[in-house]
Amino acid sequence: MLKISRKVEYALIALRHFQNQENDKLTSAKQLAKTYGVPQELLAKVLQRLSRSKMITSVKGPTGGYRLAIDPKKINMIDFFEVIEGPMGIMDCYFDSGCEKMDGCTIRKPINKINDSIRTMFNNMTLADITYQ
Amino acid sequence: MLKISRKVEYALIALRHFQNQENDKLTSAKQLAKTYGVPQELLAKVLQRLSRSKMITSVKGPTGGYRLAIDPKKINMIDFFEVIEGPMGIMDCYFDSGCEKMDGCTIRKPINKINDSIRTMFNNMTLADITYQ
DNA sequence: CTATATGCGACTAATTTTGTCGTAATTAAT
DNA sequence: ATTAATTACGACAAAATTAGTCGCATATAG
Repeated sequence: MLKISRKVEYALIALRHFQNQENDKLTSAKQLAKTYGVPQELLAKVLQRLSRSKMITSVKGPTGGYRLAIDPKKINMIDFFEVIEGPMGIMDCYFDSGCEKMDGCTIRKPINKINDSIRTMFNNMTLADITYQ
Repeated sequence: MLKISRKVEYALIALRHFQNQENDKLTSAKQLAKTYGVPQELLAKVLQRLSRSKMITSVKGPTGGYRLAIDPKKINMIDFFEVIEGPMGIMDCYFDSGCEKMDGCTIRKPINKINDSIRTMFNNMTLADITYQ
């Protein structure tokens, strides 16, 4: 519960790497995987998602690779998580039937408070807050 | 990722129920499961954990059951989560070998920042903040 | 033309979460 | 005393999610 997935970790590794490169220097998925000892295929998928969402830029062909597309200060953590994992905090309320027995659902509000708390926190946080220093 | 588990949900359901009861009124796991349409065995386990940690009181035998033991204002959300799920935010750093190649691990700090943010937030929050209203 | 990239979907494996079962101990009621 | 209902707890099974792999298409530098 409430733990970071490997995909997010791989994304953070890659992004920190790009931050420490010259702006236009490209790094391939293969290089990254080798350097940091992570599974290349999975890392590649994460990079592709980051690329599709314009957080990083991709260049195809040999000598191709990825580089940062925008300043991490402008990347919201919620957006970052959702690019990598899809919408978060979705609560499928499977008590709907039960809820009708009671007068009003007793659990939806508490759950939403927890989810909202997490969302609000990460919404006020950029990737730069996490990855710099 | 970052989502609430069913165990936590079942615990919240039970605790809200106890809050709306007279202080000394007991409710059995069976009653709770039936009322709210949740699996009895799993709910029972959650109640047992809450009981072991003295958040609720248990009475054995027929006519037995559970009731609130302490004021939800005094229950910290981190403690609550950890009673139900065990220690959270544990990051098994499986990059140890790779980290030696680089000068210093690039990923541990960011991960810890995320974990710490979550912990700090829930540390400043009581069960009452979540379940009342 | 070839080798090396990215892009993407389908598939498999591993792990975690969720749920079930069996059995013991406790105790109120008869 | 016996019975029935409860909590307590560990082992197991099923389901869901996450992690990782594979194959193939497309792009492009040399």
